[in-house]
Amino acid sequence: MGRTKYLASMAECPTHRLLQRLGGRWVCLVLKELAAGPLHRGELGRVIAGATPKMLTETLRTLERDDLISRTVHEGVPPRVEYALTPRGSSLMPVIAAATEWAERNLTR
Amino acid sequence: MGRTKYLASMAECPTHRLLQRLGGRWVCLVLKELAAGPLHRGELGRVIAGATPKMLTETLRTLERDDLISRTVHEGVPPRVEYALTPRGSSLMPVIAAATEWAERNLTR
DNA sequence: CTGTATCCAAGACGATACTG
DNA sequence: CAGTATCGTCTTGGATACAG
Repeated sequence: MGRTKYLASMAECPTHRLLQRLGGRWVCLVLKELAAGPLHRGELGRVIAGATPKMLTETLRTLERDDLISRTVHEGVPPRVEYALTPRGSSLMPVIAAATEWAERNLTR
Repeated sequence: MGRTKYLASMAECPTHRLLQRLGGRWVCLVLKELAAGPLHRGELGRVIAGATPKMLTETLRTLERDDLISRTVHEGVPPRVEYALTPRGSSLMPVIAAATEWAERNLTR
């Protein structure tokens, strides 16, 4: 892997864009939960206690825009919305798993 | 991989701490440069154009604290400081490489 | 050359209340 | 149940000037 010769701006560094996204406060928690199976929003809110409605929505919307999760509305009373990993989202999980393994071995604190 | 049963706070999620760190504006750029071999600060500053002295120092100090890079002072005039990946830093590179590969394949924009 | 010190702007994140 | 709307705070990152 040769040395970069000139400015590698943020726009030219997909890696940074990805890591920046994944570094979001609730992102990896949401992805890990959905990796275990689809969940309704309420369930997500309970499992990921601490995330305010606003942050949860924000996180979910971003992940949806990035095509990492899908959002399915089930009409009725009460309304229900189901979130699930997309194929693309699933393909990202091994990367996160690698990060997790390294982190648990090397990040004492 | 079973579903988490209760609050997974930030403190309990090493993965998030790692991703948060790596998501820093200049972190992955610095690591990638050093992965190609040790560099003096001035060289780093040139290669990673755009990073102000303050940000460069901040990034390097953080990486040093995390034992991902080493800092070696060579006395003399002018003074020279060499930065290099530590073994721990090297061990992280495959994880970053995996992220890079995924990002380049899936992150169109 | 290798940093430090200020100051400042923008964004991330959170608390709280409210709507269909 | 599934969000939206406000508002405030804290953190990140950048511009600039200066020091050993």
